[in-house]
Amino acid sequence: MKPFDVVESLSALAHEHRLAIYRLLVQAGPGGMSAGSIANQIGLPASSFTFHVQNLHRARLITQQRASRQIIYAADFAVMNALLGYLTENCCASSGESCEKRSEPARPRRARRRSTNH
Amino acid sequence: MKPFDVVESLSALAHEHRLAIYRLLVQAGPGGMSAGSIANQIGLPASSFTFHVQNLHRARLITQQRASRQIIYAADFAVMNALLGYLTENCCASSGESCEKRSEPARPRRARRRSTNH
DNA sequence: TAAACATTTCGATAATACTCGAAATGTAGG
DNA sequence: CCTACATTTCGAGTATTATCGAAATGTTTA
Repeated sequence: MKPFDVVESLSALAHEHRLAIYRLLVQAGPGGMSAGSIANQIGLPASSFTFHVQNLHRARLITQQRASRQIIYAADFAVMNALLGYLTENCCASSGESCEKRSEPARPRRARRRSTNH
Repeated sequence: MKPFDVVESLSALAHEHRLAIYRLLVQAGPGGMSAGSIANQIGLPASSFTFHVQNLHRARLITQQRASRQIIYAADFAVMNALLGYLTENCCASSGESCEKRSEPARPRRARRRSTNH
């Protein structure tokens, strides 16, 4: 299985539409969402949507699964965790001052109002 | 002052050379490094180096400061923290299961042996 | 103020990413 | 098996990003 690649993960998230897709899937939770409803919600033509969603899938940030006629995508937190781990290491490695006051990785929490910065 | 932009930060880090530059500067600590020695260490022609380092600077991940003839770049942890905060929020927002077992943001720690995945 | 040095800007080229309509594929129900 | 539906693949055009030598800018020292 292809190993975790930092640059690929960052790249996948470094796009307006793909970040929007990923955020949507995080909100949606383990049940995921069908391709159509994501594309619809983001407001993206089907083919453009596929282009982006496959990018996320290649980076393994999301999983893909067929359910009869539709294809269900869901966030896979493993790579996001690896990414956060990597960045935390590389952010704090030398000084240690700027990163340790970060709040701990958050308790379960369902309803989040839309945050401004997306 | 330009507000923190997730996509721009991710984009800046989503490149082999730029990630290498950033990692180097994190290692270097608050003192930073001169343009020349970074470019040299990464093995990049001067003009290519400038192209990438300015990308990181535009995203405000690093600071720039002239010291006589040379220009010193240093990692600025503020944006990295904002980025980690944003990703943590967006990773854990719904399920909360996959992210809370992450180790806490790390104690100060000087010498890190080179990690494989860069 | 000329020469050496450190870095950036310019310009031209190559490569990669994005967009999206149209056609193709796969699935379910009548 | 024919039709409708959900999604992907194809193809072609546009836009953005990356690369790097050569020229320009700014800085120090003699």
